[in-house]
Amino acid sequence: MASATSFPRQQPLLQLLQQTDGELSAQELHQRLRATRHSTGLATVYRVLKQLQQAGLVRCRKLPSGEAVYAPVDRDEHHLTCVQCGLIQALPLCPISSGSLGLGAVLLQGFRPLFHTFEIHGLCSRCQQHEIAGDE
Amino acid sequence: MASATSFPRQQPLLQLLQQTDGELSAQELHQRLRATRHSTGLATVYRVLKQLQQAGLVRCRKLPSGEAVYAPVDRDEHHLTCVQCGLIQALPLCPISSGSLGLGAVLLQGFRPLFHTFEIHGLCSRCQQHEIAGDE
DNA sequence: GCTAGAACGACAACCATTCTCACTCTTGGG
DNA sequence: CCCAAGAGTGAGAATGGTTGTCGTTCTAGC
Repeated sequence: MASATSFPRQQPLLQLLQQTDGELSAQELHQRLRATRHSTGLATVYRVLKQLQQAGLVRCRKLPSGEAVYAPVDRDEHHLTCVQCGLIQALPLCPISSGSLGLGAVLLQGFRPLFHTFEIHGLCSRCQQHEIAGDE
Repeated sequence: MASATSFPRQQPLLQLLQQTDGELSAQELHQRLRATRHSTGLATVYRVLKQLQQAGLVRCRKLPSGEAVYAPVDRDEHHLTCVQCGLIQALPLCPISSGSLGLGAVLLQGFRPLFHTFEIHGLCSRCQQHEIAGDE
């Protein structure tokens, strides 16, 4: 079966994610791996990322730009995103770890949760200024 | 300034979203508008969606497939998504409306929040079965 | 060694989204 | 009423991240 050794590409990629602050896109991972002795084709990077995600080791979210960024699942970080300029700020707050959410088995309907995303979209202070200056 | 009448395309599009259960992609909105007397170019659909989003009238999230889907902001629904087959189920639970989240001004750092997304990714019951059958 | 099957990489294909640019519509003067 | 300026629009091209294809390489079992 698909034991750990069957996918020798998983380890280097996972380590790279763990060693890196913040999130990395598949393209960035591909670039960085080229610089090491674990150089890997882009298609394989995507394949391995999907495996790691389904194994519950890596989480993923889509930026407004459309690219997906990845991080280890244990990295419980969420974000504020400006819908105008795309600015991203960390949101030191998690609805799950705060514990106050009644996430019973009933609500999960048989789902086995692997990771979650929580994002607040709005206008950053700079874009609010521009809005006022522009009109309104 | 950008008063309501300056953007005559906003109303039909917004109404269409409000009349529709669930979320619509830009492409779907474009298709459906063609069938009405408010036919609109695809580029304009995207332009208007961005306007409505920045005006705080419409929210948006990215599906794993990469396409963005839109809904009225007041539609406070969240989702379970299967990372394997892409199945989406409603998650009748919201970390914001549950109120238990300490979302103070400090955390928002000047952001004016417009909408939020909360998603749980995991394996649906069907894909868990397959996983067991396949190996492991 | 030899074969079957999985994994891999280079490259093509895909497709949602964004960009371009010529055209139209509205608005305010003259 | 006509004209000019600016904003809005749409068709189609361009973009770019992601996925598919397919021949090659690697691994496991014999």
